[in-house]
Amino acid sequence: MEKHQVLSTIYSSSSSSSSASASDFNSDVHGVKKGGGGGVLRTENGSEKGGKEIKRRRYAFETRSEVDILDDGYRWRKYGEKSVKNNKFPRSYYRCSYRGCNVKKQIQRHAKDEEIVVTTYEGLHSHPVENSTTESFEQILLRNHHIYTLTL
DNA sequence: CGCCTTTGACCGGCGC
DNA sequence: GCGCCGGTCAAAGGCG
Repeated sequence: MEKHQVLSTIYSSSSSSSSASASDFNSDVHGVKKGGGGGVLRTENGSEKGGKEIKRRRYAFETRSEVDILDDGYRWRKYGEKSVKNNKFPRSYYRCSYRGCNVKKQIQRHAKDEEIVVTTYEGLHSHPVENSTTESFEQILLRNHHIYTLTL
Protein backbone atom coordinates (compact mmCIF):
# COMPACT_ATOMS: atom_id res chain seq x y z
CA MET A 1 0.00 0.00 0.00
CA GLU A 2 2.44 2.56 1.15
CA LYS A 3 4.93 3.51 -1.47
CA HIS A 4 8.44 3.54 -0.28
CA GLN A 5 10.91 5.81 -1.84
CA VAL A 6 14.25 4.21 -2.31
CA LEU A 7 17.18 6.50 -2.14
CA SER A 8 19.64 5.64 -4.79
CA THR A 9 22.36 7.47 -3.02
CA ILE A 10 23.18 7.99 0.56
CA TYR A 11 22.84 11.69 0.37
CA SER A 12 19.47 12.26 -1.13
CA SER A 13 19.00 15.87 -0.28
CA SER A 14 16.04 16.37 -2.55
CA SER A 15 13.39 15.35 -0.13
CA SER A 16 10.30 17.41 -0.39
CA SER A 17 7.86 14.58 -0.83
CA SER A 18 7.75 13.88 2.82
CA SER A 19 4.09 13.15 3.08
CA ALA A 20 3.99 11.66 6.50
CA SER A 21 0.93 9.55 6.93
CA ALA A 22 -1.13 9.31 10.04
CA SER A 23 0.52 6.04 10.84
CA ASP A 24 1.53 5.40 14.37
CA PHE A 25 5.13 5.91 15.02
CA ASN A 26 5.27 2.81 17.11
CA SER A 27 3.19 0.81 14.71
CA ASP A 28 3.05 -1.83 17.35
CA VAL A 29 -0.11 -3.72 16.63
CA HIS A 30 0.32 -6.18 19.42
CA GLY A 31 1.55 -4.08 22.27
CA VAL A 32 0.97 -7.08 24.49
CA LYS A 33 3.68 -8.37 26.67
CA LYS A 34 4.14 -12.07 26.72
CA GLY A 35 5.66 -13.92 29.59
CA GLY A 36 6.43 -16.99 27.55
CA GLY A 37 9.56 -17.64 25.63
CA GLY A 38 13.05 -17.45 26.90
CA GLY A 39 14.55 -19.78 29.41
CA VAL A 40 15.25 -22.35 26.78
CA LEU A 41 17.95 -24.87 27.34
CA ARG A 42 19.78 -24.97 24.08
CA THR A 43 20.76 -28.49 23.34
CA GLU A 44 23.82 -29.28 21.37
CA ASN A 45 23.10 -28.67 17.80
CA GLY A 46 24.72 -31.08 15.39
CA SER A 47 25.40 -28.30 13.00
CA GLU A 48 27.21 -29.24 9.89
CA LYS A 49 30.85 -28.94 10.55
CA GLY A 50 33.63 -28.57 8.12
CA GLY A 51 31.26 -26.46 6.11
CA LYS A 52 33.02 -24.04 3.87
CA GLU A 53 32.26 -20.47 4.60
CA ILE A 54 30.46 -19.14 1.64
CA LYS A 55 31.16 -15.59 0.78
CA ARG A 56 28.04 -13.67 1.48
CA ARG A 57 27.44 -10.38 -0.18
CA ARG A 58 25.68 -7.73 1.71
CA TYR A 59 23.53 -5.28 -0.08
CA ALA A 60 22.66 -2.27 1.95
CA PHE A 61 20.59 0.63 0.79
CA GLU A 62 18.68 3.33 2.49
CA THR A 63 14.99 3.71 2.10
CA ARG A 64 12.72 6.42 3.25
CA SER A 65 9.62 4.94 4.77
CA GLU A 66 7.51 5.36 7.82
CA VAL A 67 7.47 1.68 8.53
CA ASP A 68 10.41 -0.58 9.09
CA ILE A 69 8.86 -3.45 7.25
CA LEU A 70 9.31 -3.01 3.54
CA ASP A 71 7.28 -5.32 1.37
CA ASP A 72 9.61 -6.44 -1.34
CA GLY A 73 7.34 -9.26 -2.42
CA TYR A 74 8.94 -11.93 -0.28
CA ARG A 75 7.86 -13.34 3.03
CA TRP A 76 10.07 -12.49 5.96
CA ARG A 77 10.03 -14.03 9.38
CA LYS A 78 11.40 -11.96 12.19
CA TYR A 79 13.86 -13.92 14.26
CA GLY A 80 15.34 -11.38 16.59
CA GLU A 81 15.63 -7.82 17.67
CA LYS A 82 18.52 -6.14 19.38
CA SER A 83 19.32 -2.59 20.14
CA VAL A 84 22.57 -1.12 18.98
CA LYS A 85 24.61 1.18 21.10
CA ASN A 86 25.23 3.63 18.33
CA ASN A 87 21.61 3.73 17.41
CA LYS A 88 18.86 4.75 19.67
CA PHE A 89 16.51 2.43 17.83
CA PRO A 90 16.71 -1.36 17.92
CA ARG A 91 17.74 -3.34 14.91
CA SER A 92 15.36 -5.95 13.52
CA TYR A 93 16.49 -9.23 12.03
CA TYR A 94 14.41 -10.91 9.36
CA ARG A 95 14.86 -14.14 7.48
CA CYS A 96 13.35 -15.48 4.28
CA SER A 97 10.65 -18.10 4.76
CA TYR A 98 11.18 -20.08 1.63
CA ARG A 99 12.84 -23.42 2.24
CA GLY A 100 16.27 -23.38 0.76
CA CYS A 101 16.33 -19.64 0.63
CA ASN A 102 18.60 -18.61 3.41
CA VAL A 103 18.39 -14.96 2.73
CA LYS A 104 18.67 -12.65 5.67
CA LYS A 105 17.51 -9.11 5.96
CA GLN A 106 18.46 -6.56 8.55
CA ILE A 107 16.51 -3.44 9.15
CA GLN A 108 17.94 -0.61 11.11
CA ARG A 109 16.90 2.95 11.57
CA HIS A 110 19.16 5.88 11.41
CA ALA A 111 20.23 7.36 14.67
CA LYS A 112 19.92 10.87 13.36
CA ASP A 113 17.10 10.52 10.90
CA GLU A 114 14.58 8.04 12.07
CA GLU A 115 12.67 8.59 8.88
CA ILE A 116 15.49 6.89 7.07
CA VAL A 117 15.54 3.14 7.24
CA VAL A 118 18.60 1.15 6.34
CA THR A 119 17.82 -2.23 4.87
CA THR A 120 20.64 -4.71 4.55
CA TYR A 121 20.12 -7.83 2.47
CA GLU A 122 22.32 -10.85 2.89
CA GLY A 123 22.35 -13.47 0.18
CA LEU A 124 20.26 -13.83 -2.92
CA HIS A 125 16.79 -15.27 -3.34
CA SER A 126 16.35 -18.47 -5.26
CA HIS A 127 12.62 -18.56 -5.58
CA PRO A 128 9.92 -16.61 -7.40
CA VAL A 129 8.24 -13.67 -5.82
CA GLU A 130 4.98 -14.35 -4.15
CA ASN A 131 3.58 -10.92 -4.14
CA SER A 132 3.63 -9.73 -7.71
CA THR A 133 1.44 -6.79 -6.88
CA THR A 134 4.36 -5.11 -5.24
CA GLU A 135 6.62 -3.31 -7.56
CA SER A 136 9.80 -5.12 -8.34
CA PHE A 137 11.60 -4.13 -5.26
CA GLU A 138 14.25 -6.62 -6.15
CA GLN A 139 14.91 -4.69 -9.29
CA ILE A 140 15.60 -1.65 -7.22
CA LEU A 141 17.75 -3.71 -4.96
CA LEU A 142 19.79 -4.98 -7.88
CA ARG A 143 20.08 -1.47 -9.09
CA ASN A 144 21.09 -0.18 -5.72
CA HIS A 145 23.35 -3.05 -4.91
CA HIS A 146 25.74 -1.59 -7.41
CA ILE A 147 26.16 1.34 -5.16
CA TYR A 148 26.11 -0.63 -1.97
CA THR A 149 27.97 -3.78 -2.70
CA LEU A 150 29.79 -4.83 0.37
CA THR A 151 31.89 -7.92 0.06
CA LEU A 152 32.24 -9.74 3.30
C1' DC B 1 -5.17 -24.49 11.37
C1' DG B 2 -1.02 -22.37 10.22
C1' DC B 3 2.16 -18.90 10.35
C1' DC B 4 4.20 -15.25 12.40
C1' DT B 5 5.61 -12.24 16.34
C1' DT B 6 7.78 -11.46 20.73
C1' DT B 7 11.19 -12.11 24.57
C1' DG B 8 15.08 -14.11 27.13
C1' DA B 9 19.12 -16.54 27.13
C1' DC B 10 23.16 -18.34 24.96
C1' DC B 11 27.01 -18.40 21.95
C1' DG B 12 31.04 -16.84 19.61
C1' DG B 13 34.43 -13.49 18.54
C1' DC B 14 37.11 -9.67 19.73
C1' DG B 15 39.01 -6.20 22.81
C1' DC B 16 41.20 -4.66 26.77
C1' DG C 1 41.53 -13.97 31.52
C1' DC C 2 37.47 -11.61 31.55
C1' DG C 3 34.13 -8.39 29.59
C1' DC C 4 31.45 -6.64 26.07
C1' DC C 5 28.93 -6.68 21.75
C1' DG C 6 26.43 -8.63 18.31
C1' DG C 7 23.93 -12.28 16.55
C1' DT C 8 20.97 -16.53 16.71
C1' DC C 9 17.65 -19.77 18.45
C1' DA C 10 13.78 -21.62 20.65
C1' DA C 11 9.09 -21.81 22.81
C1' DA C 12 4.54 -19.77 23.48
C1' DG C 13 0.91 -17.06 22.22
C1' DG C 14 -1.86 -14.35 19.05
C1' DC C 15 -3.90 -13.40 14.91
C1' DG C 16 -5.48 -14.19 9.98
